[in-house]
Amino acid sequence: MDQQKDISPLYLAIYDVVGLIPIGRVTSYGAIAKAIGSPRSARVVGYAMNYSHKYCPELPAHRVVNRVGLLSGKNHFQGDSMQTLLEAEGIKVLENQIVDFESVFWDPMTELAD
DNA sequence: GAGGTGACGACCC
DNA sequence: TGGGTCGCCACCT
Repeated sequence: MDQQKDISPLYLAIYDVVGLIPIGRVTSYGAIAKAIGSPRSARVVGYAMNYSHKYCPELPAHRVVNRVGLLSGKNHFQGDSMQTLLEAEGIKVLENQIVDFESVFWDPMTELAD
């Protein structure tokens, strides 16, 4: 929104993709990085998620996990845990890891290309 | 202005 | 097949 004017275009692209993640689905940092044209910038995507708490607190960052479906950023969440938010959307989480990850995985490139 | 850090990913041994 | 190491890109101190 208006507060996003100070964010770099790269971050806006990341937030845009994250905002497109449908409820009950998740994606990975690498998938987002690839979707924005920087497949090697997966770490930047993770950093953008941490930054999103300040610019886009409503951003569904909890739907973004690492390549293996592990809640890498769970420790960075405040208040409700990442797992609680995911389970509220019907996503099963066990030991900080998404159950049946490939079934709930959402590929942004597939949606954007389609 | 330079160095270190980080919610990752892929490659090498 | 599994574990360990290096690389990337942007922000913070």
